[in-house]
Amino acid sequence: MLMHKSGDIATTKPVVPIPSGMPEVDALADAFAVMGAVMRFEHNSEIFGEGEPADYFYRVVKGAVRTYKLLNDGRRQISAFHMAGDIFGLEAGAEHRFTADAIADTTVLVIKRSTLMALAARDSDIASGLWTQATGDLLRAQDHMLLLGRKNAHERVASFLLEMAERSAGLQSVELPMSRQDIADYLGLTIETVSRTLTLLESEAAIELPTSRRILLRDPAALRRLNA
Amino acid sequence: MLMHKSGDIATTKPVVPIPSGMPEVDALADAFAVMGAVMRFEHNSEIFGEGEPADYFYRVVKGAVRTYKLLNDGRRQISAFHMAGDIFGLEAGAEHRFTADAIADTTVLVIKRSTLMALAARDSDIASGLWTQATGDLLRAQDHMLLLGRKNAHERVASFLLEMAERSAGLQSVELPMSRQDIADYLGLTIETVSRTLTLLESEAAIELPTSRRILLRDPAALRRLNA
DNA sequence: CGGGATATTGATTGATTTCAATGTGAGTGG
DNA sequence: CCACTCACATTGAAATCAATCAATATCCCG
Repeated sequence: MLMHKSGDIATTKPVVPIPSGMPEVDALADAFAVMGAVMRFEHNSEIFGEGEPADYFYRVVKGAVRTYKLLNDGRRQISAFHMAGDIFGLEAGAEHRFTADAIADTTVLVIKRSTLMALAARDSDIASGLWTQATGDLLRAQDHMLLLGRKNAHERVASFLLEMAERSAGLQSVELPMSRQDIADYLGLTIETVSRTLTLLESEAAIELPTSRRILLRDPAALRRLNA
Repeated sequence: MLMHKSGDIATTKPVVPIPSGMPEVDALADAFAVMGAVMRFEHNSEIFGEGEPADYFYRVVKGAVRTYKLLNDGRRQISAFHMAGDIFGLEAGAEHRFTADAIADTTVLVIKRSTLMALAARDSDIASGLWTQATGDLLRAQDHMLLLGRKNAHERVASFLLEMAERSAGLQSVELPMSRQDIADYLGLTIETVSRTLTLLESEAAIELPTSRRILLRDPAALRRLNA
């Protein structure tokens, strides 16, 4: 069932060195490194779709992934962006509850759900890694609910920029892997509002926009103040 | 309970056939029943606060609980309502990431986090129960993000009513345990908008409001259509 | 019956969306 | 190298949905 649109490539599993040196031992990451198959997805291609069997778990090696849900009329809510090192695709049920696709050309490690679950039953480090992952996802989802339910556009964009800055480890300059439409669908706004708000933040000297994908945080404290 | 479709995933142990139509064995619920301490909280009292040590897990026996986050200026986002049978307070980290309080006079079972984690390390049914709980919470959080990010007031209220109806098992009549303010803070709206929208739904003959806490779903299909 | 909290309804404002151009930048082919 | 294109982003003007401000109305409980 590894029939994906554009992926489905190198499936003999060479052990790929894990990028992003994690400080602590991560049994889950190890499992991916040892047992995972490498797959590549090109920009905008679907990794899995809502409703498909959730037979695999994924770990981003390179690139970026968005996971989202759609309403029947096409409105989209991106629930998370997944960058290098992130795990996604975990499900309780048999089916994926959201769609995942590659924002940029992306490499992922894939591991069979059944394999990982079997491992978890024997290895409590794996089980606890899964637990940490799931509750961490939940934590982020709860923060995001607060943003979507209660923050205004200004605050949403500020929160987003700070989140991206933290995740790229460099607090000075951020290279965004996603389009304005993706940002809008993550923040529950329109592209126009995102664009206007970025311009506003620039006029407030909080940020600078050398290009549309690169953002310099000139005054992170100002952004943090907006973070409420 | 890792519910899979027919010939799905091979789990480590043989799957015990479950009597049809009967509730399945819930190791987590059992653990609470056997090892949990009973605690009572009266209407509007706090069960735990954001930032406090997360040393206990909870299961609602009677009553209802809201879990939420606050912004510094008091804006509140309720992330979930927990009714009889529901488990809440699970955390990956050492501290609670949200506040929980009793919506009505409420009885809960409390179990020490360390106790449950130790149990989980030995009993894979417990571990899998925790897993199911966490991913189930995540699933609901994702659906709620879609609601908060992309649905209009009409759709939010309709979704809410359907959710409550499902959870009270009776699709005809729903007794709401929470106030309009709670509903508003769950749906990311104001009390006025919730109130107006309910009135509107009544005028559309989709629902009836005998009292402010009791709602009759006259035309669930109409609500489902709004659910997008 | 009175009083306080909760809910509904009304009038108005305002933030964000929608509709509509215009601008920009990367890639292509002449 | 430049003109062209196409996708993406920004900016402007108008419309709209929900919030806010402001009265009532209703319920619950003494």
